[in-house]
Amino acid sequence: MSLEKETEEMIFIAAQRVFQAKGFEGARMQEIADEAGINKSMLHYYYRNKDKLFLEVFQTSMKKIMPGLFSILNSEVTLEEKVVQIVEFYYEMFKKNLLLPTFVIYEMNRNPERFKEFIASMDIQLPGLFAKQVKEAASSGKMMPIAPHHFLINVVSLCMMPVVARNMVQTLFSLDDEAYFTFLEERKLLIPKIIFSGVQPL
Amino acid sequence: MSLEKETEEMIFIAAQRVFQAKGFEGARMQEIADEAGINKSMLHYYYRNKDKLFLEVFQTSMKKIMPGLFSILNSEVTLEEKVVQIVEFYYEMFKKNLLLPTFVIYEMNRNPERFKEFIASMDIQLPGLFAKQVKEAASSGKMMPIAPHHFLINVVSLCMMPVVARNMVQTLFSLDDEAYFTFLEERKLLIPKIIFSGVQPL
DNA sequence: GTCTATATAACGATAGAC
DNA sequence: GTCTATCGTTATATAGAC
Repeated sequence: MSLEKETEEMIFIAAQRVFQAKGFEGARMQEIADEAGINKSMLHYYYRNKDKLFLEVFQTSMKKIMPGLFSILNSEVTLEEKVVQIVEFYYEMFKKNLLLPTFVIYEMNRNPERFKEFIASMDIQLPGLFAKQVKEAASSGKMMPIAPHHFLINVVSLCMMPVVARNMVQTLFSLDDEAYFTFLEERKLLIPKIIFSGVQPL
Repeated sequence: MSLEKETEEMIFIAAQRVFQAKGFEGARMQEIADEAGINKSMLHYYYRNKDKLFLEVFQTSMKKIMPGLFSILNSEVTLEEKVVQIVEFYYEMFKKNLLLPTFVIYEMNRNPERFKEFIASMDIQLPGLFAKQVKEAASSGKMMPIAPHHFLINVVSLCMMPVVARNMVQTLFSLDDEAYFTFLEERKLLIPKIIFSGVQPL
Protein backbone atom coordinates (compact mmCIF):
# COMPACT_ATOMS: atom_id res chain seq x y z
CA MET A 1 0.00 0.00 0.00
CA SER A 2 1.13 3.50 -0.69
CA LEU A 3 0.63 6.68 1.25
CA GLU A 4 2.56 8.93 -1.13
CA LYS A 5 -0.34 11.25 -1.91
CA GLU A 6 -1.24 11.55 1.72
CA THR A 7 2.34 12.32 2.72
CA GLU A 8 2.85 14.81 -0.07
CA GLU A 9 -0.36 16.55 0.83
CA MET A 10 0.43 16.59 4.54
CA ILE A 11 3.72 18.25 3.72
CA PHE A 12 2.02 20.82 1.53
CA ILE A 13 -0.57 21.70 4.15
CA ALA A 14 2.09 21.99 6.83
CA ALA A 15 4.20 24.14 4.51
CA GLN A 16 1.23 26.43 3.91
CA ARG A 17 0.76 26.94 7.61
CA VAL A 18 4.42 27.61 8.37
CA PHE A 19 5.21 29.78 5.34
CA GLN A 20 2.08 31.85 5.82
CA ALA A 21 2.80 32.36 9.50
CA LYS A 22 6.56 32.98 9.28
CA GLY A 23 7.31 33.98 5.70
CA PHE A 24 9.94 32.37 3.51
CA GLU A 25 12.97 33.58 5.48
CA GLY A 26 11.43 32.86 8.85
CA ALA A 27 10.13 29.40 7.96
CA ARG A 28 12.23 26.37 8.96
CA MET A 29 12.19 23.10 7.06
CA GLN A 30 12.36 21.31 10.41
CA GLU A 31 9.25 23.12 11.61
CA ILE A 32 7.35 22.15 8.47
CA ALA A 33 8.40 18.53 8.99
CA ASP A 34 7.30 18.63 12.65
CA GLU A 35 4.00 20.25 11.68
CA ALA A 36 3.43 17.50 9.12
CA GLY A 37 4.52 14.84 11.60
CA ILE A 38 7.11 13.37 9.24
CA ASN A 39 10.84 13.28 8.73
CA LYS A 40 12.69 16.31 7.43
CA SER A 41 14.26 14.49 4.49
CA MET A 42 10.80 13.73 3.14
CA LEU A 43 10.45 17.40 2.30
CA HIS A 44 13.39 17.10 -0.07
CA TYR A 45 12.19 13.80 -1.43
CA TYR A 46 8.87 15.29 -2.54
CA TYR A 47 9.76 18.92 -3.23
CA ARG A 48 13.54 18.85 -3.78
CA ASN A 49 14.31 22.09 -1.91
CA LYS A 50 12.86 24.95 0.11
CA ASP A 51 12.45 27.25 -2.88
CA LYS A 52 10.35 24.77 -4.86
CA LEU A 53 8.17 23.95 -1.87
CA PHE A 54 7.64 27.64 -1.23
CA LEU A 55 6.77 28.34 -4.85
CA GLU A 56 4.00 25.76 -4.75
CA VAL A 57 2.55 27.37 -1.64
CA PHE A 58 2.87 30.87 -3.02
CA GLN A 59 1.21 30.08 -6.32
CA THR A 60 -1.63 28.22 -4.66
CA SER A 61 -2.18 31.21 -2.37
CA MET A 62 -2.14 33.61 -5.31
CA LYS A 63 -4.72 31.54 -7.13
CA LYS A 64 -7.07 31.96 -4.19
CA ILE A 65 -6.86 35.74 -4.35
CA MET A 66 -6.48 36.89 -7.93
CA PRO A 67 -8.57 34.91 -10.44
CA GLY A 68 -11.75 35.13 -8.39
CA LEU A 69 -11.44 38.90 -8.22
CA PHE A 70 -10.99 39.24 -11.97
CA SER A 71 -13.85 36.93 -12.86
CA ILE A 72 -16.15 39.11 -10.75
CA LEU A 73 -14.82 42.25 -12.44
CA ASN A 74 -15.44 40.70 -15.85
CA SER A 75 -18.89 39.37 -15.12
CA GLU A 76 -22.07 40.87 -16.56
CA VAL A 77 -23.50 42.56 -13.50
CA THR A 78 -23.80 46.17 -12.36
CA LEU A 79 -20.95 48.05 -10.72
CA GLU A 80 -22.83 48.07 -7.43
CA GLU A 81 -23.28 44.33 -7.56
CA LYS A 82 -19.59 43.80 -8.35
CA VAL A 83 -18.50 45.67 -5.25
CA VAL A 84 -20.87 43.64 -3.09
CA GLN A 85 -19.58 40.41 -4.60
CA ILE A 86 -15.91 41.36 -4.14
CA VAL A 87 -16.42 42.21 -0.48
CA GLU A 88 -18.32 38.98 0.05
CA PHE A 89 -15.72 36.97 -1.86
CA TYR A 90 -12.78 38.32 0.15
CA TYR A 91 -14.31 38.20 3.59
CA GLU A 92 -15.51 34.63 3.15
CA MET A 93 -11.97 33.71 2.11
CA PHE A 94 -10.30 35.62 4.93
CA LYS A 95 -12.62 34.04 7.46
CA LYS A 96 -11.09 30.68 6.56
CA ASN A 97 -7.50 31.92 6.51
CA LEU A 98 -6.61 35.25 8.05
CA LEU A 99 -2.93 34.99 7.19
CA LEU A 100 -3.47 34.60 3.45
CA PRO A 101 -3.54 38.27 2.36
CA THR A 102 -0.57 39.28 4.51
CA PHE A 103 1.45 36.39 3.17
CA VAL A 104 0.69 37.12 -0.47
CA ILE A 105 1.25 40.87 -0.16
CA TYR A 106 4.52 40.47 1.70
CA GLU A 107 6.04 37.78 -0.51
CA MET A 108 4.88 39.69 -3.57
CA ASN A 109 7.06 42.61 -2.51
CA ARG A 110 9.98 40.39 -1.54
CA ASN A 111 10.18 38.98 -5.05
CA PRO A 112 8.50 41.21 -7.65
CA GLU A 113 9.72 39.08 -10.55
CA ARG A 114 7.99 35.99 -9.27
CA PHE A 115 4.72 37.92 -9.09
CA LYS A 116 5.12 39.26 -12.62
CA GLU A 117 5.70 35.72 -13.88
CA PHE A 118 2.58 34.55 -12.10
CA ILE A 119 0.46 37.28 -13.63
CA ALA A 120 1.89 36.53 -17.06
CA SER A 121 1.30 32.78 -16.69
CA MET A 122 -2.32 33.26 -15.68
CA ASP A 123 -2.91 35.78 -18.44
CA ILE A 124 -4.85 37.86 -15.97
CA GLN A 125 -5.65 41.19 -17.50
CA LEU A 126 -7.37 44.30 -16.34
CA PRO A 127 -10.96 43.76 -17.40
CA GLY A 128 -12.06 46.17 -20.10
CA LEU A 129 -15.70 45.75 -19.17
CA PHE A 130 -15.12 47.01 -15.66
CA ALA A 131 -13.23 50.10 -16.87
CA LYS A 132 -16.02 50.79 -19.35
CA GLN A 133 -18.66 50.58 -16.64
CA VAL A 134 -16.81 53.05 -14.43
CA LYS A 135 -16.35 55.51 -17.29
CA GLU A 136 -19.96 55.26 -18.44
CA ALA A 137 -21.31 55.75 -14.94
CA ALA A 138 -19.22 58.92 -14.72
CA SER A 139 -20.13 60.34 -18.13
CA SER A 140 -23.84 59.72 -17.54
CA GLY A 141 -23.58 61.72 -14.31
CA LYS A 142 -24.42 58.85 -11.98
CA MET A 143 -20.95 58.86 -10.48
CA MET A 144 -18.15 61.32 -10.04
CA PRO A 145 -15.33 60.87 -12.55
CA ILE A 146 -12.86 58.39 -11.08
CA ALA A 147 -10.11 56.35 -12.70
CA PRO A 148 -11.05 52.66 -12.77
CA HIS A 149 -7.85 51.61 -11.02
CA HIS A 150 -8.52 54.01 -8.16
CA PHE A 151 -12.02 52.61 -7.86
CA LEU A 152 -10.70 49.07 -7.73
CA ILE A 153 -7.89 49.86 -5.29
CA ASN A 154 -10.36 51.58 -2.97
CA VAL A 155 -12.51 48.47 -2.73
CA VAL A 156 -9.57 46.13 -2.28
CA SER A 157 -7.95 48.43 0.30
CA LEU A 158 -11.07 48.66 2.43
CA CYS A 159 -11.35 44.86 2.38
CA MET A 160 -7.76 43.79 2.88
CA MET A 161 -6.09 46.36 5.09
CA PRO A 162 -8.01 45.51 8.29
CA VAL A 163 -6.91 41.90 7.83
CA VAL A 164 -3.32 42.69 6.88
CA ALA A 165 -3.07 44.97 9.92
CA ARG A 166 -5.04 42.64 12.17
CA ASN A 167 -2.72 43.02 15.13
CA MET A 168 -2.88 46.80 14.96
CA VAL A 169 -6.68 46.77 14.83
CA GLN A 170 -7.06 44.35 17.72
CA THR A 171 -4.50 46.09 19.92
CA LEU A 172 -5.59 49.67 19.33
CA PHE A 173 -9.28 48.95 19.72
CA SER A 174 -8.82 46.29 22.44
CA LEU A 175 -10.72 43.66 20.47
CA ASP A 176 -10.51 40.01 21.40
CA ASP A 177 -10.72 37.47 18.59
CA GLU A 178 -14.50 37.26 18.72
CA ALA A 179 -14.93 41.03 18.63
CA TYR A 180 -12.46 41.22 15.76
CA PHE A 181 -14.48 38.78 13.66
CA THR A 182 -17.62 40.77 14.39
CA PHE A 183 -15.73 43.87 13.28
CA LEU A 184 -14.91 42.19 9.95
CA GLU A 185 -18.48 41.01 9.51
CA GLU A 186 -19.75 44.58 9.94
CA ARG A 187 -17.51 45.70 7.09
CA LYS A 188 -19.31 43.48 4.59
CA LEU A 189 -22.24 45.87 4.67
CA LEU A 190 -20.22 48.99 5.37
CA ILE A 191 -17.73 48.90 2.49
CA PRO A 192 -20.23 49.10 -0.40
CA LYS A 193 -21.92 52.02 1.38
CA ILE A 194 -18.62 53.87 1.78
CA ILE A 195 -17.64 53.27 -1.82
CA PHE A 196 -20.91 54.60 -3.26
CA SER A 197 -22.08 57.15 -0.71
CA GLY A 198 -19.23 57.75 1.71
CA VAL A 199 -20.45 58.69 5.17
CA GLN A 200 -23.39 60.73 3.87
CA PRO A 201 -26.76 60.07 5.50
CA LEU A 202 -29.04 57.90 3.36
CA MET B 1 39.03 62.86 18.21
CA SER B 2 36.07 60.56 18.24
CA LEU B 3 33.66 59.48 15.57
CA GLU B 4 31.50 57.34 17.84
CA LYS B 5 28.29 59.23 17.18
CA GLU B 6 28.85 59.21 13.47
CA THR B 7 29.58 55.48 13.42
CA GLU B 8 26.65 54.63 15.62
CA GLU B 9 24.37 56.70 13.45
CA MET B 10 25.71 55.24 10.22
CA ILE B 11 25.00 51.78 11.58
CA PHE B 12 21.49 52.78 12.56
CA ILE B 13 20.71 54.27 9.16
CA ALA B 14 22.10 51.22 7.39
CA ALA B 15 20.10 48.95 9.70
CA GLN B 16 16.95 50.89 8.88
CA ARG B 17 17.47 50.37 5.17
CA VAL B 18 18.25 46.66 5.42
CA PHE B 19 15.60 45.73 7.99
CA GLN B 20 12.91 47.67 6.18
CA ALA B 21 13.82 46.09 2.85
CA LYS B 22 14.33 42.49 4.03
CA GLY B 23 12.56 42.17 7.36
CA PHE B 24 14.15 40.82 10.53
CA GLU B 25 14.62 37.26 9.32
CA GLY B 26 15.85 38.25 5.89
CA ALA B 27 18.29 40.90 7.10
CA ARG B 28 21.96 39.96 7.44
CA MET B 29 24.29 41.62 9.92
CA GLN B 30 26.99 41.49 7.24
CA GLU B 31 24.79 43.39 4.81
CA ILE B 32 24.09 46.07 7.39
CA ALA B 33 27.84 46.40 8.01
CA ASP B 34 28.54 46.65 4.28
CA GLU B 35 25.78 49.21 3.83
CA ALA B 36 27.28 51.27 6.67
CA GLY B 37 30.76 50.81 5.27
CA ILE B 38 32.17 49.50 8.54
CA ASN B 39 33.23 46.24 10.13
CA LYS B 40 30.68 43.68 11.22
CA SER B 41 31.86 43.53 14.80
CA MET B 42 31.06 47.21 15.21
CA LEU B 43 27.39 46.30 15.11
CA HIS B 44 27.83 44.23 18.24
CA TYR B 45 30.02 46.84 19.88
CA TYR B 46 27.30 49.47 19.59
CA TYR B 47 24.11 47.42 19.70
CA ARG B 48 25.18 44.15 21.34
CA ASN B 49 23.06 41.86 19.10
CA LYS B 50 20.67 41.70 16.17
CA ASP B 51 17.56 41.79 18.33
CA LYS B 52 18.52 44.99 20.10
CA LEU B 53 19.52 46.69 16.85
CA PHE B 54 16.24 45.65 15.30
CA LEU B 55 14.23 46.89 18.26
CA GLU B 56 15.72 50.37 17.90
CA VAL B 57 14.81 50.44 14.22
CA PHE B 58 11.31 49.10 14.83
CA GLN B 59 10.50 51.57 17.59
CA THR B 60 11.81 54.51 15.59
CA SER B 61 9.67 53.41 12.65
CA MET B 62 6.62 53.08 14.86
CA LYS B 63 7.15 56.56 16.23
CA LYS B 64 6.96 57.93 12.71
CA ILE B 65 3.57 56.36 12.08
CA MET B 66 1.55 56.32 15.29
CA PRO B 67 1.94 59.48 17.42
CA GLY B 68 1.40 61.84 14.48
CA LEU B 69 -1.86 60.12 13.63
CA PHE B 70 -3.16 60.37 17.17
CA SER B 71 -2.21 63.99 17.61
CA ILE B 72 -4.24 64.82 14.50
CA LEU B 73 -7.19 62.80 15.80
CA ASN B 74 -7.02 64.65 19.12
CA SER B 75 -6.64 68.12 17.67
CA GLU B 76 -9.41 70.73 17.72
CA VAL B 77 -10.43 70.74 14.07
CA THR B 78 -13.44 69.42 12.17
CA LEU B 79 -13.76 65.81 11.11
CA GLU B 80 -13.35 66.81 7.47
CA GLU B 81 -10.13 68.63 8.26
CA LYS B 82 -8.79 65.67 10.23
CA VAL B 83 -9.21 63.34 7.29
CA VAL B 84 -7.43 65.79 4.98
CA GLN B 85 -4.58 66.14 7.46
CA ILE B 86 -4.18 62.38 7.96
CA VAL B 87 -3.99 61.76 4.23
CA GLU B 88 -1.48 64.59 3.83
CA PHE B 89 0.55 63.38 6.82
CA TYR B 90 0.83 59.81 5.57
CA TYR B 91 1.52 60.52 1.93
CA GLU B 92 4.25 63.03 2.73
CA MET B 93 5.85 60.39 4.96
CA PHE B 94 5.48 57.57 2.44
CA LYS B 95 6.97 59.76 -0.28
CA LYS B 96 10.19 59.81 1.76
CA ASN B 97 10.13 56.13 2.61
CA LEU B 98 7.87 53.74 0.75
CA LEU B 99 8.97 50.70 2.73
CA LEU B 100 8.01 52.11 6.11
CA PRO B 101 4.35 51.02 6.31
CA THR B 102 5.01 47.51 4.99
CA PHE B 103 7.82 47.06 7.47
CA VAL B 104 5.81 48.21 10.46
CA ILE B 105 2.70 46.23 9.55
CA TYR B 106 4.64 43.03 8.88
CA GLU B 107 6.84 43.14 11.97
CA MET B 108 3.83 44.09 14.05
CA ASN B 109 2.19 40.81 13.12
CA ARG B 110 5.38 38.81 13.54
CA ASN B 111 5.65 39.87 17.16
CA PRO B 112 2.32 41.08 18.60
CA GLU B 113 3.72 41.38 22.12
CA ARG B 114 6.37 43.86 21.09
CA PHE B 115 3.69 46.04 19.52
CA LYS B 116 1.53 45.91 22.64
CA GLU B 117 4.51 46.96 24.73
CA PHE B 118 5.17 49.85 22.42
CA ILE B 119 1.58 51.08 22.61
CA ALA B 120 1.65 50.75 26.40
CA SER B 121 4.97 52.59 26.67
CA MET B 122 3.76 55.49 24.55
CA ASP B 123 0.46 55.67 26.39
CA ILE B 124 -1.26 56.15 23.07
CA GLN B 125 -4.99 55.96 23.54
CA LEU B 126 -7.98 56.11 21.28
CA PRO B 127 -8.89 59.79 21.26
CA GLY B 128 -12.21 60.46 22.92
CA LEU B 129 -12.65 63.71 21.04
CA PHE B 130 -12.56 61.97 17.69
CA ALA B 131 -15.13 59.36 18.73
CA LYS B 132 -17.35 62.14 20.05
CA GLN B 133 -17.15 64.03 16.77
CA VAL B 134 -18.15 60.97 14.77
CA LYS B 135 -21.10 60.23 17.04
CA GLU B 136 -22.32 63.83 17.07
CA ALA B 137 -22.10 64.13 13.30
CA ALA B 138 -24.27 61.02 13.06
CA SER B 139 -26.86 62.03 15.67
CA SER B 140 -27.25 65.48 14.10
CA GLY B 141 -27.99 63.80 10.76
CA LYS B 142 -24.96 65.15 8.95
CA MET B 143 -23.46 61.70 8.60
CA MET B 144 -24.67 58.16 8.54
CA PRO B 145 -24.17 56.29 11.83
CA ILE B 146 -20.75 54.69 11.73
CA ALA B 147 -18.57 53.31 14.51
CA PRO B 148 -15.55 55.57 15.06
CA HIS B 149 -13.09 52.71 14.63
CA HIS B 150 -14.58 51.80 11.25
CA PHE B 151 -14.29 55.42 10.21
CA LEU B 152 -10.65 55.53 11.23
CA ILE B 153 -9.76 52.20 9.67
CA ASN B 154 -11.37 53.28 6.40
CA VAL B 155 -9.14 56.35 6.17
CA VAL B 156 -5.99 54.47 7.14
CA SER B 157 -6.80 51.60 4.76
CA LEU B 158 -7.30 53.88 1.78
CA CYS B 159 -3.97 55.57 2.53
CA MET B 160 -1.76 52.62 3.38
CA MET B 161 -2.89 49.70 1.29
CA PRO B 162 -1.74 51.06 -2.08
CA VAL B 163 1.71 51.53 -0.55
CA VAL B 164 1.81 48.19 1.24
CA ALA B 165 0.75 46.47 -1.98
CA ARG B 166 2.93 48.65 -4.19
CA ASN B 167 4.18 45.79 -6.31
CA MET B 168 0.67 44.56 -6.99
CA VAL B 169 -0.50 48.02 -8.02
CA GLN B 170 2.45 48.65 -10.31
CA THR B 171 2.32 45.23 -11.95
CA LEU B 172 -1.42 45.00 -12.48
CA PHE B 173 -1.76 48.52 -13.82
CA SER B 174 1.59 48.53 -15.64
CA LEU B 175 2.81 51.63 -13.83
CA ASP B 176 6.46 52.62 -13.87
CA ASP B 177 7.82 54.36 -10.79
CA GLU B 178 6.89 57.83 -12.00
CA ALA B 179 3.34 56.82 -12.85
CA TYR B 180 3.04 55.13 -9.47
CA PHE B 181 4.00 58.31 -7.63
CA THR B 182 1.45 60.24 -9.68
CA PHE B 183 -1.10 57.61 -8.71
CA LEU B 184 -0.34 58.19 -5.02
CA GLU B 185 -0.50 61.96 -5.46
CA GLU B 186 -3.98 61.67 -6.98
CA ARG B 187 -5.17 59.83 -3.89
CA LYS B 188 -4.47 62.81 -1.64
CA LEU B 189 -7.50 64.54 -3.12
CA LEU B 190 -9.48 61.40 -3.81
CA ILE B 191 -9.51 59.80 -0.35
CA PRO B 192 -11.34 62.59 1.52
CA LYS B 193 -13.94 62.64 -1.26
CA ILE B 194 -14.51 58.89 -1.02
CA ILE B 195 -14.75 58.99 2.75
CA PHE B 196 -17.38 61.74 2.81
CA SER B 197 -19.27 61.30 -0.46
CA GLY B 198 -18.19 57.98 -1.95
CA VAL B 199 -18.36 58.03 -5.74
CA GLN B 200 -21.50 60.17 -5.85
CA PRO B 201 -21.41 63.15 -8.23
CA LEU B 202 -20.84 66.48 -6.48
C1' DG C 1 37.09 52.17 18.78
C1' DT C 2 38.26 49.33 15.11
C1' DC C 3 40.05 45.51 13.03
C1' DT C 4 41.13 40.03 12.11
C1' DA C 5 40.32 35.62 13.30
C1' DT C 6 37.53 32.27 15.15
C1' DA C 7 34.03 30.01 18.04
C1' DT C 8 29.40 28.22 18.02
C1' DA C 9 25.13 27.17 16.50
C1' DA C 10 21.57 26.52 13.01
C1' DC C 11 19.98 25.52 8.64
C1' DG C 12 19.34 23.34 4.07
C1' DA C 13 20.57 19.49 1.79
C1' DT C 14 22.44 14.76 0.77
C1' DA C 15 24.13 9.81 1.38
C1' DG C 16 23.05 5.51 2.47
C1' DA C 17 20.78 1.75 5.27
C1' DC C 18 16.43 -0.48 5.44
C1' DG D 1 9.19 5.69 0.69
C1' DT D 2 11.03 6.50 5.06
C1' DC D 3 14.40 6.77 8.30
C1' DT D 4 19.34 8.11 10.68
C1' DA D 5 23.46 10.27 10.33
C1' DT D 6 26.15 13.70 8.56
C1' DC D 7 28.09 17.07 5.28
C1' DG D 8 28.80 21.85 3.81
C1' DT D 9 27.54 26.41 4.40
C1' DT D 10 26.21 30.42 6.45
C1' DA D 11 24.69 33.09 10.21
C1' DT D 12 25.32 35.47 14.77
C1' DA D 13 28.40 36.41 18.12
C1' DT D 14 32.86 36.74 20.67
C1' DA D 15 38.06 36.91 21.71
C1' DG D 16 41.90 39.27 21.36
C1' DA D 17 45.50 42.13 18.88
C1' DC D 18 46.28 46.91 17.82
